[in-house]
Amino acid sequence: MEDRKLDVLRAIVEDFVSTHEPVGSKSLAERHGLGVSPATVRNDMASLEEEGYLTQPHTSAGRVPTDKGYRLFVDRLSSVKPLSAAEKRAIQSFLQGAVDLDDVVRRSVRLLAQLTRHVAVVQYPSLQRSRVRHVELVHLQPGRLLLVFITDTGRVEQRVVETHAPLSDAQVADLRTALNTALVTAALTDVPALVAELPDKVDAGLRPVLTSVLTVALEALVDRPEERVMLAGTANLTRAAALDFPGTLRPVLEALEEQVVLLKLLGEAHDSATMVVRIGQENELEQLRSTSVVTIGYGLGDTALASLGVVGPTRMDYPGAMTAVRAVARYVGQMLGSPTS
Amino acid sequence: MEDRKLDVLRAIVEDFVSTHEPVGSKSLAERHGLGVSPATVRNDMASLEEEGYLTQPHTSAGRVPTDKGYRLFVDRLSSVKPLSAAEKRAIQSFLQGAVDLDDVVRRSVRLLAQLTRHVAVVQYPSLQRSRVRHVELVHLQPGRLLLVFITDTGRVEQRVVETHAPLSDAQVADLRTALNTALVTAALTDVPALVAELPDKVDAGLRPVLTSVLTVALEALVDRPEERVMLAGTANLTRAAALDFPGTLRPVLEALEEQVVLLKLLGEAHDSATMVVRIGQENELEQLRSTSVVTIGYGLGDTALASLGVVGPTRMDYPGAMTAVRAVARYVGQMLGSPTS
DNA sequence: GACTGGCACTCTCCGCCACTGAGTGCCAAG
DNA sequence: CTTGGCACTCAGTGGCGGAGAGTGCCAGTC
Repeated sequence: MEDRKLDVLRAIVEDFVSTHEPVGSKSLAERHGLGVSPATVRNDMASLEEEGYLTQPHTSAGRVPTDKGYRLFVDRLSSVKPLSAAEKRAIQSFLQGAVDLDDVVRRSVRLLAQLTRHVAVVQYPSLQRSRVRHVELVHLQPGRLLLVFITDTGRVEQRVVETHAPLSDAQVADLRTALNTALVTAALTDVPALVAELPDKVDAGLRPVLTSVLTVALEALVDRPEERVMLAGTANLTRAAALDFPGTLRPVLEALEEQVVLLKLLGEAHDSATMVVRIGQENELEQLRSTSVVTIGYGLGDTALASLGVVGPTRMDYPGAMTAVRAVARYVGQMLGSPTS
Repeated sequence: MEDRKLDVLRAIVEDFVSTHEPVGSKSLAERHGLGVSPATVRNDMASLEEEGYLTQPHTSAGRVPTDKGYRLFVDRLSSVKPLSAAEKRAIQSFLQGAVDLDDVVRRSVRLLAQLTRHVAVVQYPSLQRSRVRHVELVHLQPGRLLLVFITDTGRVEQRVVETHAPLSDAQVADLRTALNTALVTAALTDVPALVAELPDKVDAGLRPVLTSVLTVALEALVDRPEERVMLAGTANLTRAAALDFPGTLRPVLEALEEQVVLLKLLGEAHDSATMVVRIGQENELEQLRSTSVVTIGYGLGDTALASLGVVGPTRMDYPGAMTAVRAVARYVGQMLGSPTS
């Protein structure tokens, strides 16, 4: 495709993103130093429209990029927008004071929402790749134990376990020792295998209890590990809601309230190097077809523990959003690496 | 005030709540068996308007209740709306499967949002009234400990502590023992006092470390204990947003994203018997002046551990919302009492 | 004295119309 | 291939008039 046509597309995307109004040939030729007349621009526009990169809301209006237009823009036309020094400082100081994992996630999601002025989504780091640091068993009441897993990413998982038969404190202590001996430093992915061998190694009297404990433990750690997602900045959706979201933003809000939906959004296997941008119709979820989603993995080094990203109108500042998402992912990854969390 | 005038007010509130349209004298006289003519109703309406219970959006429209009108309705005119058996079952089964405290809160808030079709807000149970069940100290790295508090309400608080000097495992064990001996079964409100005495009781070598640990512990448990609030059902705000919220629902969404605001909303000392209803202008927060807030405390017996409630348009079904809020509070209280959580 | 029917009045809402202006498509000339 | 010119299209705006809902008031009735 000729260079000038691409320039025109880029100019239209940029103008439309900043003004929220269909952009016409005249103002376009003026504002961007294209060096050609409006008529020429019109020809290019007509051609771009024919190829599906632009549409007109109505015959006598300017042009608006289509999803396909944004896609081309993102893939070939947008230049990376570096963060300002001030932004970098802001990110760092914002994340610095986090006291625990929860706090890291909470701060990240708010930060990302503020930076991009969109809805931010941050998934809790997966337990899958982390290791068991310590297992604690607390005797709550006769017949009821609290099982607490502490992992090296600073995450703590807890579950109540019913043991049917009451246990003595000594038995609980034995159990605790057995669990710790077997599981500490093990990768969580190996836990099921290790657990299978455990019953043979303990006192016969403890075996039924152990089984209950292990069932719960497995469920807590393996079956539903990364189910949690934190959200912030929904108020940003209302920024230009009438323009960006056809009917209401109702379906979007509803979708964002569903953890399952959010997980699906973030769920595709990311590594922390590649960013995924889903534009409008490219989204699998019907209700999010009027939004664009920018996600990336984050974690330790280049193995991703989880994902984070933003959800906004298709008319979004893609370079800006992408830069912010990438930067936050990098910083969060660092925080997890040197675990203040 | 004469009975009939009150009947008229009640009828107007009920009609307006269900239709969302200003209600006129004719339809009112017809639909509710008031036994008087529209003209009479008009007289009563005019009188109610003069007293500030009603307004007209414009001269030739029906009447709409004012905040003061809703207030009178809530105080004197609304009858308690009992839950259906199906609703009770729904509540119970919805809350039953909760696996930990987090899950209890998450389920409650979603349940409340579904029942009322408003925004639901649930505060995490305060640590103030609970007791220390166990203190765990995990050696993360040399010079870095993870301090985990487990309370009898099932809540787990964790903090990383920098100890400056590295410790041996034995020292950590000593510290753990000392902490547990001193603090287990103590009410959290007593922890500061107990903690003050602690340094005298341990090995001189451990004192500086102990001090760091204790500082962090106090901060975690006392200074910012009930800071967490969970939210659900924001999509419900869009239900009739244009009608209920003058400009946009932007300010409302923004307010609801601020934990601080939510805490203030819930923060007034509730016990689990009295419900607080704030209608429109009665709210202290500017941004929530177009909403009504229904809150109640919940907890063990009649001492409240925290609050929960809903936020909706002033035009809300108050009896319904109040019933739902009260019911959920009761059930959640029960769940905390028999701590599956 | 309280209620009621009747009536004039007030406004919003809706559809209609003409006008304006931004923007387009096309064509013929450079 | 680019450009200026020109006719055309169509959303948006404001004015206007009729319809309808609802009110306030008044005089009459029980």
